[in-house]
Amino acid sequence: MAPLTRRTAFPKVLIERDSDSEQSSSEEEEGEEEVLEEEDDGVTTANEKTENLEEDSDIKRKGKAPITISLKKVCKVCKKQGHEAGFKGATYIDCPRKPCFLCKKPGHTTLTCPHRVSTEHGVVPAPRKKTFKPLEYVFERQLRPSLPSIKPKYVIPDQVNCAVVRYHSRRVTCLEFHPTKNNILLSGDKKGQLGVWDFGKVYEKMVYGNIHSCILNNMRFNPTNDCMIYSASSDGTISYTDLETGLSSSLMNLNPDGWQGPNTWKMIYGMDINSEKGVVLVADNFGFLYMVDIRTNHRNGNAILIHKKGTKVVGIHCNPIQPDILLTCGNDHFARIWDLRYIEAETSIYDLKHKRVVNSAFFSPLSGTKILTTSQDNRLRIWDSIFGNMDSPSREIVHSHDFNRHLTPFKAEWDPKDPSESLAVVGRYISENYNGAALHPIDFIDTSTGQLVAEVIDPNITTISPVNKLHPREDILATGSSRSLFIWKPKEKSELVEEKDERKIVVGGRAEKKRGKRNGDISDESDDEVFSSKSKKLKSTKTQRKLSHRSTKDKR
DNA sequence: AGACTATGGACCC
DNA sequence: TGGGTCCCCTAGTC
Repeated sequence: MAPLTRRTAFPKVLIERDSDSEQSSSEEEEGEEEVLEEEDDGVTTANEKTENLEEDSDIKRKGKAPITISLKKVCKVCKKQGHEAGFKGATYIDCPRKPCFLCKKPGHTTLTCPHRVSTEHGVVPAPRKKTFKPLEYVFERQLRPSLPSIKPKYVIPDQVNCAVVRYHSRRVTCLEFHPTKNNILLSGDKKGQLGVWDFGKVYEKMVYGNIHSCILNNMRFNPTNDCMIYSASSDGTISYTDLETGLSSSLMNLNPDGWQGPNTWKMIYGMDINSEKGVVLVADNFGFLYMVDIRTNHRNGNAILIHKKGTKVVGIHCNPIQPDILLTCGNDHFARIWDLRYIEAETSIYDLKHKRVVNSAFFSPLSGTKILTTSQDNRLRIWDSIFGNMDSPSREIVHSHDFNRHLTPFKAEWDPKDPSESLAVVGRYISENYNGAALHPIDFIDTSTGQLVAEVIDPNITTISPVNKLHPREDILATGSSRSLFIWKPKEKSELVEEKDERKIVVGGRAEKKRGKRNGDISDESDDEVFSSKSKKLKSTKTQRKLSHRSTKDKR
C-alpha cells in the first residue's frame, strides 16, 4: 500500500476515459481495477499506450492544479484508440471495427455473434429438380434404396484415453486409421514424416523420416494390401511405403528436375484411390489432376486441368458407391463433381461455388449422396443430395475454422459409422473460456440440423486441433494438435476398460523439460515418459494451474 | 520472459 | 494478371 503521505505529495490526477472504451469494458473488470490502482498511486504504467499530460512544470511544482491524464487505449488490430483487442483473461475480445471473427459479418463481434450461441444456420433445403444427367439414374437405381431413415443416438468419444506428445517434430497434417488393425493410427507431419502408432500399446510407435522431404498431405492404404500405403506430399511425389519396414518407393515425381523456383515447383495435396479402376488420383497446386495405375506404376494419360489454372487443388474424393464420380476442391473457391469416365478440362458435372478457398469436400461415407465442405469463409456446407439442385447448398453452418498460415487447414469429416450420415467432426479455431482457461474444443455437429452435438476438450490440449479423424469401426476419435496426437474414447467406455480411466500420455522426443536434450531423434523410444491422468500433470501450464483451482464451468 | 519466425491467402493497384 | 503488403484468438525456439 502506498503511504498516505505520498498521495499528498502529488497533485490530484484526473483520469479521462474514452466513452467508447467505457462502453466496451463490460467484461473488462480486471482491466478497470488496474486503472483504479494507478489512480490511487498517481503512477502510470507502460501499459498505457498514449498519455496526454498537461505538462506545466510550474503547476506541478506548486501542486495545485490537477493533472489530467487521458487513458486512450490503442487497439493492436486497427491501431485506433478507444478500445483494445486481445485476451482479457481467457476470453478474447475482438476489435469492434473489424467484421465478426466468427461469421465474418460487420456490426458485431464474436462475443455477441448470434452464431456463437446457436450454431444452427440453415437455409431451406434445395428443391429436387428433374435433370437427365447420368447421376440421376445412378441415384434412383443404386443409392436411394440404401438411404437410412432412422437417426441413431450419437456416441461421442469425449475423454482422452492416451496420447503421444512431441511425437512428430513438426505439426501434424493428416491422420488415417488402419483399415483392419483397430489400434493402429498413421500420422503425417509438415516435415514429411510418417508416424505409425499402436495406441493400444501406447509405447509402440515408429516415425519414418525419409519418405518425403516436406508436408505429407494425404495417405491412402492400398485397397488390396493393407501393409502398404500411398502418400502424397508437397515435395511433389507420391510414395508407396511398407508400414512394417518403412521402405518406400516413388510412384510419381512431379519435380524430376528438382527445385527450379516457386513458379514450377509442384506440390501434391489431394489424393484418393479408385479401387475399381486401380488408379491413384492426385492433384497439384497448379490445378491439374494426375492418374497413376497401381499395377503398372505408370501415369494414365496427360494431366487434366480440373480447377482454375495456377490454383491449388487441395482435395480429391471418390464416391464410395460410384468410384467414378469424383469430388474435388481447391483454392479457386469451388468444389467440383466429375465423372471419371468422361473427364477432361471443363467437363465437370457440377461446380459448387464457395465464398473462399475450399479446404475439403467429402461425399458422405455410406451412400455418397451428401457432400460436406469446409471453406475458409468459416462455414460448413452440406449438399443434401448430389442429385438435387446444386445451385446452392442445402445448409450452411457458421463455424470457426479460420485459415491461419501456421495451422494445418481445418477439414470437417463425416463420422463413417453414423448410419444417418449426419454427424461430422471438426476442430474449432476460436477458444472458449473453460474455467478460466482458453481451450480450443473439437466440435461434433449434426449436419442435418446444424446443431452442435458436443464440444470436447481436455486441459492437456492447449493448442488448436485442426486434424481430426473418427475411427471407421469403433467409437474413437484421433486428434492431431500441433505436434501431438490424442486418442479419445467415450467416458463410459473408458471406465469399463480394466485400467480404469487411467489415461496414458507418452512424451516422445526431444527437449522434454528435465532432459534438456536438443536435436534428439524424435522417434527414440528411450525418450518416452508415461503420465497417468490421476497422479501427475503432463506439464504444469498456466492453463492447467487455473483449471486445477476451479471446478465449475463458467462459460456462456 | 520476450523477441523472433515459418509461411499462405486476400486484397490492393 | 502479378507483385507487394498485410493479416495478427499460432506454437515453438532461442
